[in-house]
Amino acid sequence: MTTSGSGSGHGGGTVCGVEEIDRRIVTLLAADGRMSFTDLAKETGLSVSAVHQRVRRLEKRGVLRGYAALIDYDEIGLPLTAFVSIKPIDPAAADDAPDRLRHLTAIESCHSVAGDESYILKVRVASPSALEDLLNQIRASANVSTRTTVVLSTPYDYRPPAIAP
Amino acid sequence: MTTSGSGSGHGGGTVCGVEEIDRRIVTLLAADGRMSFTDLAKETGLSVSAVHQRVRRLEKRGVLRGYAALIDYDEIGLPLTAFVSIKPIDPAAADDAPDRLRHLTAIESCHSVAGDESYILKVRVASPSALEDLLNQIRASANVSTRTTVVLSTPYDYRPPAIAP
DNA sequence: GGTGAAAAGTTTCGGCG
DNA sequence: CGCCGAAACTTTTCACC
Repeated sequence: MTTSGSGSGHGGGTVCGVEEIDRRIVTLLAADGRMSFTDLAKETGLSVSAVHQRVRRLEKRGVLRGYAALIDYDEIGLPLTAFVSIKPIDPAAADDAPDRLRHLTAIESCHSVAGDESYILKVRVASPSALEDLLNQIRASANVSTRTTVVLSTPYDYRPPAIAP
Repeated sequence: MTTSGSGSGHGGGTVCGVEEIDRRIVTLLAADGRMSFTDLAKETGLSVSAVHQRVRRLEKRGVLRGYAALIDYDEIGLPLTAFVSIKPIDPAAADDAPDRLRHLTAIESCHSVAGDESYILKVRVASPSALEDLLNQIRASANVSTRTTVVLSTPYDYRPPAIAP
């Protein structure tokens, strides 16, 4: 029983890559990556197994790319965050900078951007001198110049996308 | 039996805010936010209940701030990412910009930064015209000027911190 | 998509080092 | 004080409708 009575078969407006109810699952998990399948089922009006099946499919399709704990970097000895914009020294250089920098684990993210510079990196380090070391490694590894913007504080971060209606 | 034989009572080098084994738990969860307590126990050599106890303590202390699913924004209809640097129009303005912008759910993060501008925002929108709308809302809500850098592609993002040894 | 039972997971508890 | 091991409970998986 359970009075779910949703019944709707397969319909739903697939306004973008993902169907309505899938979008809801994705946004719920974005807000709480450990939400149980039971709660997900309650929120969506589907059965637990139906939700489970959808989550697996979303993971397989790459819509759900993984799960992460959000951590306080101060507490794990990496209290200094910075954005590092990079520009190739040789403008003709093949742009494999991301691959050449991947080994530097202090780099949390790498975005290719429009504008004066080629990439924006977000980095996490222990101290100003660790940042200096890192910048030298970045310049040496990718033959680039760097421009660094130090983060003073982070009012908010990793906010999930707005919940689907 | 299980040959664990750790035995060490309370020792361990607390090189920063968090103890050695706690750091390991945190970095493991940062890399896989849904890792089970059973697996965490295997990786750390602790029992399941000991790990559970530590995770709860880390959550309470705020070292583990939450959990999130990593999602493909293209697939949920938000394919356009940008960095928006903002600067107050009135340099004497009280800096409550983060609070004044919090209601804009397209803003994923807000960092206070050193340098020419005051804050760097990361935003996710559906289209260039949605970006235009958002920028107008940002300017109106916080009385700031904006400088926008559009993200073309993201070679990598949300990489976890290097695993503790 | 749904169901129900088996397998695996999590949480709590009393006792040990 | 923190860790262990086992019981009680919940979640997740699997075969079938």
